[in-house]
Amino acid sequence: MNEGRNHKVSGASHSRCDQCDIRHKAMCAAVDTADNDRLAAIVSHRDIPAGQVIFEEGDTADYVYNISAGEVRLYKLLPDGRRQITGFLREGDFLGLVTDDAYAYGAEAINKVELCCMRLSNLERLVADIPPVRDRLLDMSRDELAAAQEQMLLLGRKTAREKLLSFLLTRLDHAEDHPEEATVHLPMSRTDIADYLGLTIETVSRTFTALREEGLIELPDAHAVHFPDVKAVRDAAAAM
Amino acid sequence: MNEGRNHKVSGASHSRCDQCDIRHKAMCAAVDTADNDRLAAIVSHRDIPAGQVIFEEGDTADYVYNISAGEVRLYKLLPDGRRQITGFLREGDFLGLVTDDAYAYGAEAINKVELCCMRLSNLERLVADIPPVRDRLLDMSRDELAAAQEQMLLLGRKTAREKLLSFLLTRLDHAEDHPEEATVHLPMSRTDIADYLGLTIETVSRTFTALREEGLIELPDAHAVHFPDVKAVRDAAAAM
DNA sequence: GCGGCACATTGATGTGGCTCAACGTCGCGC
DNA sequence: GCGCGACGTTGAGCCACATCAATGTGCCGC
Repeated sequence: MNEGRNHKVSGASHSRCDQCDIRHKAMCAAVDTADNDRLAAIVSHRDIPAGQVIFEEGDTADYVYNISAGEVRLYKLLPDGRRQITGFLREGDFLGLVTDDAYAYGAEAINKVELCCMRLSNLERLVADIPPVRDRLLDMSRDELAAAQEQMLLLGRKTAREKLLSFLLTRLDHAEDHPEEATVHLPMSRTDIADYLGLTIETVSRTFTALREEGLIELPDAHAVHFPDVKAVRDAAAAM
Repeated sequence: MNEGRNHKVSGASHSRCDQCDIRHKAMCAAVDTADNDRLAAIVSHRDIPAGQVIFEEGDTADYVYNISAGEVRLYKLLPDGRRQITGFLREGDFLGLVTDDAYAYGAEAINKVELCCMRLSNLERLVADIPPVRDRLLDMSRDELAAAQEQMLLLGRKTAREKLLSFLLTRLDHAEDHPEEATVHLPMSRTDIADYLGLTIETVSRTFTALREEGLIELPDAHAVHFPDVKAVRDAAAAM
């Protein structure tokens, strides 16, 4: 794990934004070094233990966040408890889509998460004063929108096998340079994967087994997937 | 149909943006009246006949558009032809999500469409010079993202019946003030609806029939749905 | 008015993924 | 090291929706 340097707890201000490990990935990259102090003055930090709720859909949105470490699941619920995970976030990602002063989705920590927090009102002022931040946010939401559309295609039109392969390959792309073989780490549970792909845990499990029996993947443990031949997997997933 | 005033064909510049019917709904609302001439100088217009492709996914994105009349379907395709419609657009909506200089989806006219066109490079300059435009675009993409997440919930976790009811109610909300009863117009085909909801045309048709037999809706023709009792429909769809 | 075509509906049958249930497996507290 | 609970896998049967096929229905050109 890539250890961050900002471990101060909630309320701690004036952190060293200029030393932030994930600065270049986050919204903050758009803040000029000259404005760094200003940024540092309005951010605080929060540590969230694994499994804990960060906020729920519909909560009044006072704060927005950047993730400095760990992974987060975003989800929407139906009244009867059915859940759709709309995305997984990782370090550098922006957290806190707001419509009508409320969060548009719930968010939970998958593993131990460190957040960089900012009052929404402060962000709005920052955005107003530093135009590149707005550009950066616009770019990020453009990418997110493209990903959302891709996910709609997956949910509406792909088979279980295609869904799982697409998911694994997306994870692979996000991860490393891909040589002949590669391993991806899946911090989330089978239930999370199922709720992300619009399947049940049983189907996810069975599909993992089927892919293993085909020799496309290896499963050292429930949270790791090894690809002995990345190209073969991409070919198998060609119809995606 | 709300007749627009800008009927000039492609290439016509210096249109009267200040007289545009849908100005207040579109991105252009963020352009001050003082800058109207500047806006008018960079837009042109295009008429698209019903059914025609506006652009395809992956096309190099030179232009972006505002829809001044008509309705548009956005879609993504799998290599074998399976299609997912990711959204329907109407007058006032912004058209042309771009990633890596290419359109992120295909777009086709459902009925006769009038577009207000702008070179991407001109939009970028406009955005740079007129900050409120950026805000407006950010707001619009925030809303679109929230809608996309809602659609993921629908695609991944709702039944056919719930999908169709959600779809109809969303259409109703977009349309008018809703008194006791109401009618929504569906310009798109059953195939379009199916590809939007992740179903087949047969299932869409059967579900329409089932709702009609329950007395929740009436179907004067294939492109209109009447709700004799809006509240009853909302109650029936409560589990959404 | 009538043939032809696109689109929608309806029916019969098939099946992918869900449901229900049992059984592993791992990690943790005591 | 042992019991327990959370999580994952596997199996058997079922069902919501897909597929395949036939039959309306409305519209347009002639």
